Amino acid sequence: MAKQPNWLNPREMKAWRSYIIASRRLLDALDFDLDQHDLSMADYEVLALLSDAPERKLRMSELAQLAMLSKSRLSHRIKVMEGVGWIKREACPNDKRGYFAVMTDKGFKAIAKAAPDHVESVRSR
Amino acid sequence: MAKQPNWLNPREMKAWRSYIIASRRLLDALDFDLDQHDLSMADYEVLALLSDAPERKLRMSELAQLAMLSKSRLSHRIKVMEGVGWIKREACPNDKRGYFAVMTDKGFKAIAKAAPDHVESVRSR
DNA sequence: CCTAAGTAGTTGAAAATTCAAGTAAAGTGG
DNA sequence: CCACTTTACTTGAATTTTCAACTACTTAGG
Repeated sequence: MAKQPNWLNPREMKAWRSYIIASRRLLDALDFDLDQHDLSMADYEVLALLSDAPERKLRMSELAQLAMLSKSRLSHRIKVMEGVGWIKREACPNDKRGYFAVMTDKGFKAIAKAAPDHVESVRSR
Repeated sequence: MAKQPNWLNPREMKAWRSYIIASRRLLDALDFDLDQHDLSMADYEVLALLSDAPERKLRMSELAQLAMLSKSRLSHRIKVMEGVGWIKREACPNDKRGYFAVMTDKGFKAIAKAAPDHVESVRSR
């Protein structure tokens, strides 16, 4: 057995691994529940944020920040959510560079359907 | 304002969001540290597991389970790690379907270099 | 004004991940 | 032995995510 670079000691190792495992389990479980409603965590988050926002719309950048997604990722994701009809883009009148992501009724219905289960999952785990 | 589907109440919401944010921050920070050594969390995990294993080798399935990766994902990942020279495959004599993933010296060096920083990060956060 | 620098958002290609088969070898019941 | 189901792993295509530009607009300084 060659020298181990200063490794975590067994106790630390165990603690660390349990944390990792527990949190992955949690996330996986939630993901699984959402899957039944054809939603990913990220998409759920986006919709949830929008449904709480005034007018159900948010600037892309703000949404990206709140949902902890990169601008690029949000942009791509919004494109597909737009395709599904959950979201619409709307130009921002003040800042011509900017856009709002606006949740449609269909989007609201989608999250409204998923929310109870998801909330239940969050509570129980 | 339309009816909200039974949402998390503000207190729960806050708790939940803090947890999400904190854990994402943690993972991101660790990822960032590993990035400096050109490793992802998953790859690190694989190498760490192997370096602890007898002979520094593990059956693919076992490794997948331990690292919490799907077989497919591990398979793909091992292919690139093999390309980089960190790992070699070795046929299993007992079970002709099976393979071992064996860590090479180069692989060991790679993780040995990254480990101190990573361990430090884990401890501190 | 005019220019330089920063901000908002998108894009396309590359890399990673999932998903649905597919292959080959074990194991199992009759 | 012989079908039949399972297990071990790989593969290729589809989807998702990252990465590095790139466009267009805004802001700040002179």
